[in-house]
Amino acid sequence: MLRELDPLLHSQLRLGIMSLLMNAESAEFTYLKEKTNATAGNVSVQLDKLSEAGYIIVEKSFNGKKPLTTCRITKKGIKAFEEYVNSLKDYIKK
Amino acid sequence: MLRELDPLLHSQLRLGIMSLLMNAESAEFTYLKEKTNATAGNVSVQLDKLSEAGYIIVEKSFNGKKPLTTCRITKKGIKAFEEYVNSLKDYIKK
DNA sequence: AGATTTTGGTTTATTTTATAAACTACTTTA
DNA sequence: TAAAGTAGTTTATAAAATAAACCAAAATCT
Repeated sequence: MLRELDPLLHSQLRLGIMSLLMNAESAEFTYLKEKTNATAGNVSVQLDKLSEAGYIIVEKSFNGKKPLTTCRITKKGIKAFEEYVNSLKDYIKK
Repeated sequence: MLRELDPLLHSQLRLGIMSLLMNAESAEFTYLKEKTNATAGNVSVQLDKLSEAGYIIVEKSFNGKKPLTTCRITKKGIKAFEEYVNSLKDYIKK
């Protein structure tokens, strides 16, 4: 029987964001937006969801007077990501 | 930059169905329903979508007087699945 | 035999999600 | 100083997934 896929991670954009954060200490809003090729609104919404779930930490500060949003994956987020990937392997193995 | 994930395949249930069909000559409706642990309605709808996309062939016949729905993956479906898995690898690699 | 449940689905309705569009606030440039 | 750009947020809309209701026939129960 096929395992459940964490619905929070099984979304192209959220998975992309998590994937980027798995491979970086931290990442800025604009970096995530560019790498995922998504709109700002979509990134904003998905960051909120990941943050609410405790998968990432979002820090809002200022670079001079420009807003600067920095994101970081949490332990919980890493664990969820790894579990997701494990479950997914059932689906994509030949 | 992260690649697009075929939205038709990036759905837990449709991916599950395609995964099962990748590993079997053919599969019956009830088998797919059981293995994916989904409701009949949901399976029915998703089979239609995969079929419309030409990813699978759905054959409706009778076993005596009971309806019997048999599914099979197509060449196009196999190709789409393989491309999906390839794109996905960008997301899940460390 | 007649009522009830089960099987194998489909169709329709509802909820959830993803995404886009519109907007805010401030800054830089012409 | 007006226009355009940056860095986002909020709200609206479109698309999906899912569940609920339904149908027809067969099997089971009393």
